[in-house]
Amino acid sequence: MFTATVTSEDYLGAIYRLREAPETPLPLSHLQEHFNFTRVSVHEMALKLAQRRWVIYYPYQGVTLTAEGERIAAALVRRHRLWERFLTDMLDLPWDEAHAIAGQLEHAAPEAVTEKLARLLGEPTSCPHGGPIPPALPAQPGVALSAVEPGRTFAIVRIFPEVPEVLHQLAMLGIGLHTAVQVRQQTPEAIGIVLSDGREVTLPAAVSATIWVTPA
Amino acid sequence: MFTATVTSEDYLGAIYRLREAPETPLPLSHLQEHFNFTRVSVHEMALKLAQRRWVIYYPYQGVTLTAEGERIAAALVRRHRLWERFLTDMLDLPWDEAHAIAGQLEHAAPEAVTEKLARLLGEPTSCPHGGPIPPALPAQPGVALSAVEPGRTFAIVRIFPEVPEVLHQLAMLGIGLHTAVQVRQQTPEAIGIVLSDGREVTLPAAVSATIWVTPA
DNA sequence: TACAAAGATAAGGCATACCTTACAATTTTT
DNA sequence: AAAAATTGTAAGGTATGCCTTATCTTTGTA
Repeated sequence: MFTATVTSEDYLGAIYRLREAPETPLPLSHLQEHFNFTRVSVHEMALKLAQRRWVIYYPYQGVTLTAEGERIAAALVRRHRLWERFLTDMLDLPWDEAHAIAGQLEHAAPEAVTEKLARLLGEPTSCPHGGPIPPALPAQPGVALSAVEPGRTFAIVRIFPEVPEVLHQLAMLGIGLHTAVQVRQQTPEAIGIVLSDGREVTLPAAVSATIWVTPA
Repeated sequence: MFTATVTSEDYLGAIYRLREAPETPLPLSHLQEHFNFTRVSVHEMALKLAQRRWVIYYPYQGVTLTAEGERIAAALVRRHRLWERFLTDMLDLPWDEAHAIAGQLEHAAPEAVTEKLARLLGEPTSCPHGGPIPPALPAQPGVALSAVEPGRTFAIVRIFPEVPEVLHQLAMLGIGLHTAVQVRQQTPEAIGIVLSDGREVTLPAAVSATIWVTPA
């Protein structure tokens, strides 16, 4: 598991805000325009984010967030909008300034502090510009299978989000809750795992990102 | 003029806190221990800070803050301690956590925001650990001569701090308030300037750091 | 004064995250 | 289908700020 750098978080947050719908890939050109970076830089970063399993990169189409990327992005946006409220409501800063400064504070304060802030502010549900504040996510009961290092053995504790085809596919393979899996190898597109009965299975990255595990 | 990076600010803040007295050079070994960096890294950074005129580096002795370095450091410590108060008083965080998080927030929020925070908190004068909160400095009426780029012409608006020998030396040279000066060249030890009457004068860095100017 | 400890400096490396230039592949438009 | 526009990729560069290894200089003390 990796920890998102400030830059990575900014990218994930931007993808979260700029996308039309969670499933629609966000073209890299939008990110380029948003950050005012070059095409090449954005592309480089997209590859890195994909490598870390925070996004799925569809060449010539764009990027979508994985479950893990979604989690990071939603938490970031929540922190951002809560700080905005603090800045406007308690420090009387104007909208625009609040936005810029919240962009810094969102990285500086850990989740726990921001939750205390939320309580202080009265658990607001929208930011000063009307943007919804994502709810505090219950901690995931594990990490995404797509995010673990090869080698160790894990137990499946959840499938999320619950995509019908994925659930069906997993059922066909005899993979479910409590199944023990060991990661063999990872590529940007797929993951190779070994089940407890010795079978070797290859799953698409999109599937492995919905499988949540804990160390066995 | 340069803007201090987060890292530079951290160094200046550490020098401010760790030194015994403003005039006593702080040995680099203290910084090394504080940050847990290698001797070489700290030395590198000391040279950089000296190059930016935020510190004066006395080899084999240590570093002292210049007037400009002092300003940056005091402002940083003020921000740090105000955020600490916010975290303990309004968010009910324990001491130690507050300290660590304030270390992040102090870089994230601009001066203006922190001043509004000070008002919200009731202008406290000490941090949760009893450390004094430096007062908000009145904005210097200019920039240190040691900090300007060579080429342009400036007018002297203040000599600060007022070191008797320096004042005397400047008087002998006919340099005082409103004198127009143009920077010719800078080295880490000295600065070469041209006066309005055409005279070329070389001043030690320690002197040029006490001469405050505005663009003419 | 000689020697050990502390400090300075030179040279080369690494990771992050940006950049430019140049060329190749794909998609969209005409 | 061909041309134009968009997107991908390769190669090399920059700055920051940390690292190791190795050598040299200064300081302080026996």
